[in-house]
Amino acid sequence: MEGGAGVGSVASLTMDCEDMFKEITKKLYGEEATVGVGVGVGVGGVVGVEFPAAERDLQDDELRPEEHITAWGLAALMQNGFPPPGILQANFTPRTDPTAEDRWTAAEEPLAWAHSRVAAYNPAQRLFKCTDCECVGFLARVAEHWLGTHSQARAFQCPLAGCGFASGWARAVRQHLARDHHSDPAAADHLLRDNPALDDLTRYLQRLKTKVETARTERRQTASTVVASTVVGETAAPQSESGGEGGKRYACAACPYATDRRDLFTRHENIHRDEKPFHCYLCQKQFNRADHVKKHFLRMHRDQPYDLNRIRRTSVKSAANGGSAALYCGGQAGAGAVATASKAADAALPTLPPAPAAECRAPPVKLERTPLVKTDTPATATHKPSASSPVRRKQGERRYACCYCAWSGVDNWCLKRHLNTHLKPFACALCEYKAARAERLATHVHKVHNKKACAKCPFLADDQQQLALHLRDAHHIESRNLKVPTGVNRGGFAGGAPQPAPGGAVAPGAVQGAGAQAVGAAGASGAGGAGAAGAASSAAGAGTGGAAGAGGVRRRESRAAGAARLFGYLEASDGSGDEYEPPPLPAEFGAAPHYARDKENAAPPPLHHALHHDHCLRY
DNA sequence: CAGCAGGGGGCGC
DNA sequence: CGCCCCCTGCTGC
Repeated sequence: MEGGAGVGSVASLTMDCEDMFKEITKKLYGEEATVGVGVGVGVGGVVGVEFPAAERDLQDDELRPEEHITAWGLAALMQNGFPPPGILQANFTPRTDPTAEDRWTAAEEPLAWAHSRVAAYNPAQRLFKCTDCECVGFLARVAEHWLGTHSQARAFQCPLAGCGFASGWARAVRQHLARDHHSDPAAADHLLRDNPALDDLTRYLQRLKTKVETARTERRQTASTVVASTVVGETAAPQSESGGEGGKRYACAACPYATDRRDLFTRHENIHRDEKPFHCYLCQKQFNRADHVKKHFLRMHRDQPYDLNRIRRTSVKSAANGGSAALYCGGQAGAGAVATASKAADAALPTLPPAPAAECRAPPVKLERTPLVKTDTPATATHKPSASSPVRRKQGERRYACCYCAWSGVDNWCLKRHLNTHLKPFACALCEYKAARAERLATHVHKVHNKKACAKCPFLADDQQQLALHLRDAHHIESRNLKVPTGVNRGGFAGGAPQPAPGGAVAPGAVQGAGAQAVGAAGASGAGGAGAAGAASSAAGAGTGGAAGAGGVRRRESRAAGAARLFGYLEASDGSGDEYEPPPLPAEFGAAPHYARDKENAAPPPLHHALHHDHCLRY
């Protein structure tokens, strides 16, 4: 297929990719970071690295997909400038913990085949620092960085037989696959990901991390009688109680994510994998979560029956694209043996769980699931068409309709966002400006008033640095974990002075996220009274009142309240009747304190008590 | 401004 | 595990 010309072009493109990534590395990590790149590049791209056999067989690590700049990103970087070297992550500010040992510790023994200690670990910052160029980042990133930049190994090889292409960067091989073989890079992701060198490197760093964290924990335990024995899932990256994010049981080794729930952790890990086990069986778009397939399906193919049993990717690939599927599954099977062999090591090693074998799972034969008719929103549920009808969507049927205008959207979130265009809940605290979207208000505040507002409190900073300092000091939020505040103002507050909420008209949209919980904690059960949404929202509101103390319950109830309100709202706005009186128009909100959030979608969080105007809460 | 996708979390089975 | 909701970012108009 490829022929000699294809192979011949491989050599030239090999260097193209190498040069490209060297240039990227140079720009991103500094000149010194390129030392070693290309050195030892074997003729024909042979990887001349040997790994300990015992570790070579361990395939249990999963790595964060390469997040280094792509070739196309390089062009953008060339045009737009490069971040300062030494930082692997954009907008990255190392987290510091004055109460912890903020120092870098390297392994006692170098990684045998690399003849290097690769990186040092800082338990206070939970970051690794490359020993060769002092770049800082998370484990997976530093591992990939070191392997691609400082290692003499070209660890990633083209999986296609007869092709000698190899690179220190997995992405280069992917690019090579696409360019030279016109192959789907994703089909070989597992081969690139299950890389012995990278696995070994990752485990080496993971061991260092575990060792340092353990020592640190022990020191703390010695100093304190508080025992921080953490039960860590056998496949989760172990995090000491002190080292985890907020003491979560499961902490991702590739990013700051941490959770107490194993299922969430497992699901989270999938985002660090390249494969997407699910797909839409109509348009073949791939997803890493089944519920995302469903959401996509209900948005894009509402007139078709949704069948959960058909979203497994292989089920279609094997039938419609035998070659690709063969490569995909074949490789998976090959790796599967190794993965199986490494099962025993999973419990002992602080590693991520093996990739799910869903890709090769045989598709279910029977399609027992009734075609989803729930695609209709509550608004349309009353005239739900027959499930047997292939096209259930009536002409002119509205799903999420606005009561102020003829607009209708595909989901309730679109409706909520659209309603902001009527309500303009984001008001400037310093002038009369109001906006439907937070980022517009942020722009306004920044450009007109030259201020940046804290997303957590009424504080208005003069600049980003002051804001960052405020966030760190007042909210203990390091900028690393902080999405760059859009500078939205805490409407109703100026210069940090809270304004009382004008009677009745309270901050619009104050039920989401932590805000909702705060409301519940404050015992603000008055979230009901949603006009015509009446009964439903009253019930929800009543529930809120008894939710004190349980954040999850509060959130659920506030959400239920919102759903109830939404239900009533939509039902009335479906065009089927006029029984629902739309909430008052924004004039009422003019004098209300407004709370802006980071994005236009988000309803402002509550800063105060009562939430009487129910439609304001959400819409 | 709206559509869409990706990710986190709650909850029920 | 599936479903749902919430939230956010990206993108096109």
